[in-house]
Amino acid sequence: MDMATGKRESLTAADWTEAALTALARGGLAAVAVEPLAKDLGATKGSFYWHFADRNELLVATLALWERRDTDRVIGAIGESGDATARLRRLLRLAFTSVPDDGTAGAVGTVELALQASAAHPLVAPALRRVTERRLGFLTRLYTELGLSPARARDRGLLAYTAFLGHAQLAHATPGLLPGGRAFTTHVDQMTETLMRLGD
Amino acid sequence: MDMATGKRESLTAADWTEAALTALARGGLAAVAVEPLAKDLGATKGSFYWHFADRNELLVATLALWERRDTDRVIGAIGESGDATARLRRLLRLAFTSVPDDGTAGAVGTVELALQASAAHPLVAPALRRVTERRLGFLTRLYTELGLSPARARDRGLLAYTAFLGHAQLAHATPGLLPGGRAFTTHVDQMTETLMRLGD
DNA sequence: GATTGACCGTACGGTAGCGTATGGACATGG
DNA sequence: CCATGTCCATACGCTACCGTACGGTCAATC
Repeated sequence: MDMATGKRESLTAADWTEAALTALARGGLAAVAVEPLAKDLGATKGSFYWHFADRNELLVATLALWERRDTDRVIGAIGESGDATARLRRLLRLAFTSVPDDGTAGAVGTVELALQASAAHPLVAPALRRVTERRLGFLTRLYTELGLSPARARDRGLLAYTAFLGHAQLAHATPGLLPGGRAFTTHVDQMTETLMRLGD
Repeated sequence: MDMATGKRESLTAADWTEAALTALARGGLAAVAVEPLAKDLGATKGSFYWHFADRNELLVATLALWERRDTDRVIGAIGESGDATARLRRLLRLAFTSVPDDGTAGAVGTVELALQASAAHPLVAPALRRVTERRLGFLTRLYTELGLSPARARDRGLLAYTAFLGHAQLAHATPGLLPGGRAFTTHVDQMTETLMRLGD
């Protein structure tokens, strides 16, 4: 209700949750703090406690938003076109490539890395587990379609996901150790092909 | 000076640092807090601020202790016996196997995982980088001894270290998703052999 | 046996964050 | 025009932690 000025409408719970997810990705669980978020949003705690009972309720909503986003992203990014080989290769390349956060904050894996230190938190643990399980299931299914037995498919999925996690951690915690530019692409290619190879 | 009772001697800076490293592994950077540590040690802040100027000084000492321990562990665990193939296989198997922290707190990778969320911290970043670089260098050297070119050796080292990090993260954040017992050994074996294979 | 220095406890002020209480602005419908 | 519900700011108390001030203890030493 003020189109002239750049001022703001009423805040919604979704606004708070969105800001919380951003903060979570950036600074971990501790960064999901009411008062700092209020400052970010140009409001005060008074607003927050109107929309949420307490901080825990915000955490729940934030983790739920993350799960939802994550699911949409995974199923949407790959689609159904192509055979299992093509889809798997596309998935791996995309996952490895979109890991480095070059400012644009759209990087994949940021949240799980930020949550790593709080993996034992009663609200975090189940969310983390569900997301991991879902991704792992997705990978396993692809390997199954490639003709592997359930057990071996699960194992290959595990290996692929392990590589993804490690790659993300390396990229985030010690950028500069990963090769850059052309060499980065080569490295991603090699990892991808190694993970695609079904030998043995 | 009291051998009868279980009471304590004077605390040393090393005692504080030791306790801080334990807390760091368990709860991340935020857990390295003076007052809680004092409680753990059965002392008060009065003691702490005698041995240290401030919390940062403790952080520096703790990270340094971690680096030193880590170096000793890596070079000590593998030794020089056997050819490069044997040493590399031993290293990988040991790293993957000693990841799950079955209570005994001796698990590998706990600290870097706990530091993950604080990877941008001005004191943490350089320490993390040095440790990673050193481990990576060690792996790269082994691959070089196996006959790979420097560039390819570095790439293989990167892949191996990536797998280690991801494996550690998976084991720590979502235990129960990794196979257990016999299947765990199989999985470790497979990862190891995949990383050993030099083909292409 | 007085003195000194290492070591530590207690008490204090300061900050950051959580949660509560309360009142006010503002729109909307009667 | 007033009444009600929505949305929010302000002000407060509480806890956890950092860092400082200061006093006390105890062993070694002269």
